[in-house]
Amino acid sequence: METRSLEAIKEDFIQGLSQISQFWGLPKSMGAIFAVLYLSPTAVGLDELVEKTGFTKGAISTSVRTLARMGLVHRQSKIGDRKDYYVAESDFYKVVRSILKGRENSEFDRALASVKETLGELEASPNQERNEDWDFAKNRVAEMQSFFDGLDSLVRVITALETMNQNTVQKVIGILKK
Amino acid sequence: METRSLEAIKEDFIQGLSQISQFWGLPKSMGAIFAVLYLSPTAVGLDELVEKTGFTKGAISTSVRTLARMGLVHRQSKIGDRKDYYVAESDFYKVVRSILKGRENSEFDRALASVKETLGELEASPNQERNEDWDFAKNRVAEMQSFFDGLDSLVRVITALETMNQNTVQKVIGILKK
DNA sequence: TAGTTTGTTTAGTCTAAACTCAACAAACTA
DNA sequence: TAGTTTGTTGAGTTTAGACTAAACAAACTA
Repeated sequence: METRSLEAIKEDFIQGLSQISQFWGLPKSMGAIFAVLYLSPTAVGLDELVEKTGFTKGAISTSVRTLARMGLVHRQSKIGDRKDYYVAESDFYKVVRSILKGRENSEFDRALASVKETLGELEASPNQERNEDWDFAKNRVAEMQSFFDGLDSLVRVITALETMNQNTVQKVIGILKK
Repeated sequence: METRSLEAIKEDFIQGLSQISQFWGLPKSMGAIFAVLYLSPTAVGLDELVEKTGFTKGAISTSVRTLARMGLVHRQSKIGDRKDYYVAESDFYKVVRSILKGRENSEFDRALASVKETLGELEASPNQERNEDWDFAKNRVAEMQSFFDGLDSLVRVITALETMNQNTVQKVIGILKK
C-alpha cells in the first residue's frame, strides 16, 4: 500500500463518514463535521469547520446544532472568546442512548400512535361489522402493536442504562448464543 | 369515538404505515403496499395493489420486489395463473433478522470498509509522520473500528438465531436491567 | 399469426430538503 | 458612535430519488 500524508488520510476519512451519513438519510455535512471533530485533538471553531469541510457557514451552523441536539458533538466556550468551539462525543454507546432518547415527541411516536389508534377504532366497531375480514385485520394489527410495545420497552431499558459499553454488548451476545 | 367502516379504517392504517415508511427513509409506496398485504387474509395481485394504494404499476412493481428482497413480503404463484400474488410476512422478528442479514454487500459494509481502510493507511504511515496528531487520529479511528466490530458481531449473532420472539426480547431486557 | 394479459424498464416529471449566498442580529472593540 | 467579529436566518438554487406514463418484453390464447 502506498503511504499517504496524514492530511490526505484525514480527508478520505471525512469523505467516508459523509457517505455513511448520507446512507443513513442524514445530511452529508453532518458526517463531514463529525469526522473533522472526531480526528481533532483540540476543539474546533465554526470557521475552521468551514475550511476543513468545504461547506458554507450556514450549512455548518445548522448541521452542527443538529449534531449537538443528537448528542454527537458538544459545544464549548472559551473565556474571553466569543467563538463557539465544538468537540466530538467519542463514547459511541453514549451516542446510541442519546439518539434513542431523542425519539420522544418525534415523528416516530406519532407514527406508532397511529397504529394504536387503528386498533382502537377496530375495537370500537359495531357488531354487525365484525365479519371474518374484520377479525383478521384486528388480530394482525394487535400483533403489530405488541411487537412495537416490545421494541419500545427494550429502547426504554437501554436509555435508562447508566453505563453501556463493549462489555454490555458481550453479555447480550452471550445470552443470545445459547 | 365515532365508529367507521372497516374500509375507512384500513385506509387510515395504510396512510399510517406510509408515514412510518417515509420516516425511516423508505419510499411511501412500500409502507402502503405492506399495509394492504398485512391486512389481507388472502394473497393480493399487482393490479389489486395498484387499486388499493393508488400508485402506478411501475412503482408497485419495483417497490414490491424491494420488499420481497427485504423479506417483508413473499411472492406466490397460483397454478394455471400467470399473475404474481403477494403476502405479507407477519413474523416481525423474522423480518428483523432478514433485514440485518440483507446488509451484506450493501452500502453499509462499503462504508465500514472505508473506516477499516483509514486505519490501515494510518498504520502504514512512515515513522517521520508519527507526531501527536497522528497518534490521536490513530487511536480515535481504532476506537471507532472496535465499536463497529462489536455491533457487527451482535448483528451476526442475531441473524444466526433460529428463533427470535417476544421471549427473546424479554430475556435481553432482563439482562440489561440489573 | 395477431391479440391479450401480465410484469418490467426507461425517460421524464415533480417534490423535498440540503446547500449556497447574502442579509441580518448580537455582542463585542476602538 | 462606527466598525468587527461571530453565528443565525431566509430566499433562491440545486440535487437526489420517488413517482408517472408509456414503451417494452414475455408468456400465454384464439
